[in-house]
Amino acid sequence: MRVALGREDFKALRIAKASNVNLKQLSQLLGLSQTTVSRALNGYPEVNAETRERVLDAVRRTGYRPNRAAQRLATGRAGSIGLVMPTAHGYPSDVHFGEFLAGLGDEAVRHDFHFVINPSHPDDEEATCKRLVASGNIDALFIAYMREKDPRVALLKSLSIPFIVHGRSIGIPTDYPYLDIDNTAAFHDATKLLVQLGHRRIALLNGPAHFAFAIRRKKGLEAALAESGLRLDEACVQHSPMTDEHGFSGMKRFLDLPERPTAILCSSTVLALGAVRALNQAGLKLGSDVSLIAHDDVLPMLKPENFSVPLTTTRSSLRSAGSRIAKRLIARILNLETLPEQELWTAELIVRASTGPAPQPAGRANRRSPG
Amino acid sequence: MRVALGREDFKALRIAKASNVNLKQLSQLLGLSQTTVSRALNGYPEVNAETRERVLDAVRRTGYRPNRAAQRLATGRAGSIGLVMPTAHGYPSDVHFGEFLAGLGDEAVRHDFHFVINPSHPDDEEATCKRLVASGNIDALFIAYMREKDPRVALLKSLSIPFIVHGRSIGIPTDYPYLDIDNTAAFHDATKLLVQLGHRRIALLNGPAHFAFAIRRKKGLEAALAESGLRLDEACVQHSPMTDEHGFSGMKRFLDLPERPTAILCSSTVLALGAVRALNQAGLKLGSDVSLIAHDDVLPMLKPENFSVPLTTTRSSLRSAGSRIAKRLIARILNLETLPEQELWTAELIVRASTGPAPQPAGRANRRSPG
DNA sequence: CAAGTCTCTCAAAGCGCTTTGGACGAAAGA
DNA sequence: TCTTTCGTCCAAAGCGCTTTGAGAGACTTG
Repeated sequence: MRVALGREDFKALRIAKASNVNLKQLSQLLGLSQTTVSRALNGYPEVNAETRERVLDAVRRTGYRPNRAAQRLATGRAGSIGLVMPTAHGYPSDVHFGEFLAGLGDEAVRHDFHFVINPSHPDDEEATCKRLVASGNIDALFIAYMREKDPRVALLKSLSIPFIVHGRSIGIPTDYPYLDIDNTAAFHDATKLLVQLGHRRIALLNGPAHFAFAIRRKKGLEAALAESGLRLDEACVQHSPMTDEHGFSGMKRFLDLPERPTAILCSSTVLALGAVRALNQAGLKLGSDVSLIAHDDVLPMLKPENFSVPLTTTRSSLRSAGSRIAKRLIARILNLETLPEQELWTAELIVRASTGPAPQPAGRANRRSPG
Repeated sequence: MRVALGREDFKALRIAKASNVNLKQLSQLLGLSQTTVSRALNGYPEVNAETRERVLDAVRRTGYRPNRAAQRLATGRAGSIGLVMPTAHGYPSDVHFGEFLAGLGDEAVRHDFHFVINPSHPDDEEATCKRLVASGNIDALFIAYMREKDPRVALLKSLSIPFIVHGRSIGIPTDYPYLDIDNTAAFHDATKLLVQLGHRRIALLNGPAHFAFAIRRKKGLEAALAESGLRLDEACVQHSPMTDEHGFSGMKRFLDLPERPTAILCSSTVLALGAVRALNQAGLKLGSDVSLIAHDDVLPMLKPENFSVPLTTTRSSLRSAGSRIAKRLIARILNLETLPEQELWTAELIVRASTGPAPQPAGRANRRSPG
């Protein structure tokens, strides 16, 4: 029975508007059952198109918003995703984490999803994951900072909870859902550019050696060198947290080497910051005396184009990654269209002023040294 | 009727352990009503001490954890706190935000509280707050990045939702709950130290001018100068986002001034990063040619003691602030002991190597210039 | 000794939603 | 014409917790 809204109803409507309507009131207002209204809202097929329109219209007018707690209880879905945030003292990932989170949040808020943020010592992440899942109030988990043969992957599989990995482990089958950038290719291409510019001795300021991304980046560098018959000198490699200070000291060490590298690869613009500082201090000119390519996570606080000499970078937005991961995670939870399980993004190689031809060894202009 | 646990019960117990016990099962196991068990767990007085002990023991053995969604529904409390994260493109607060969030999360996870993180353009924060509150699934809100006469305070008051402000506005009554550090005092004391060291011309690399903290820091500087009969030259002040790049360019500008300042106050170690770079580039020695004091939020990625010349700082941990705010917010929601509504923390002035006596004007050693 | 007080416990009524298992006509097939 | 099948809709049973209102004993009190 369909009835036009009378004066009484409008009064109810106004009250409802003030004090948050619930499903019952809404259905009474419409002269429908809660079932039908609920179905209309959740896109079930067994409801008349016209009825659905009426419902949607009433929702707009009353400002009805389903109570998330009730939904969660009824569906058994927690409506929130877990986040393990590695934050030991001195742990350098905060900058990157904040940016990533912004992306996650952007997407999550659109679906009314919440976060359970669990800070944890990096060495304790496994236990934290377990605890988080056991708590029962997340229905998906996100993990990052993958290491070689990372035990968390197996753990999460065994816990049978939807999860997505940012990055990829190494040395275990990659049959889990991930989003990663092609670090190998990125650093391979960057190296190739440097080699094309005549650089023969290239150094690497990398992240901590136990992280998969760091391993891959080094591999990319080595592969590209090998293609030109060159080898990576281990003295030209530094693994360290990606802070300004490590960038500075690392670069300084490189410059003190008997055979000084002519080009540097940096795993982060934060590292590059320190590296450039060391370069300036040594009186070397970026882009001519020394070339540098950094990986750019697109941190708003540190733009490569704003460096005194704009930096050539391999770019991939951390924030977009966060947003994408949230989208996939939520789709997974809601059983919507199945998005691809595994994604490998390509970083863009953007050339700016920090790269240039290798300086010619004095007195031997334009000739390659023999042997 | 109190019954010892029989074989059947232990079987039930084992099953329960595997598949998450609920209150009903737990109460059956104990031969008590759900009411009593619930009360025992929530610390109500009308339950026998011995009974409570029995309940607690069973909880330990079964690993019972109340279903948060059900609790939320029954109590009407959302069990989560809202976070408006300002993240416009180029907005520089990420570093600080991440660190702060770690503190928040630390405390929140202890009480099973969730977050609703709502990224928002800084200029749109008011609307975002409104939307967040209206969504009905937060029961407290946290806001930061206070501006002069910030309209959000009045807004939140009118929305009658518990909230805490990180920082304090200026120009409106401070009768709302906040946690702030005494920025005026911090920069006053820092300035005083510099003046005692003989510095007469002091510059300020500050955060954006519309932020209350920036206004207060400038005020502190001016007050301390005034006490010694000195004035702040507006040419020696820069308001800008707190990025490395702005630190660099700002310092460069200062150094180009006809009357160059002998000391610099920095609102962030990130600014100091760029400032120090400019100093090095100009061939000036930090701590002797120029003194510098930075405010240190205790970011793990950027420690003042690790700078090539360790930085004198005014220190106050952002992370502790986050943790404290979460604690107060949660106490507020749960109506626990009433923690103080307003807190003003004092920043510590920690002297390291970046401060030293003012360089003597050439040819007039140890004498003050007349007039 | 009846009446009042405590102390401890319980049954049952929600909280606001989803979802199961029909019900009731109307259209379609036998 | 009588069954089937749809297409729409509904009543009611949860989801797992908190909380109200009361009851059964045990203990005081007048």
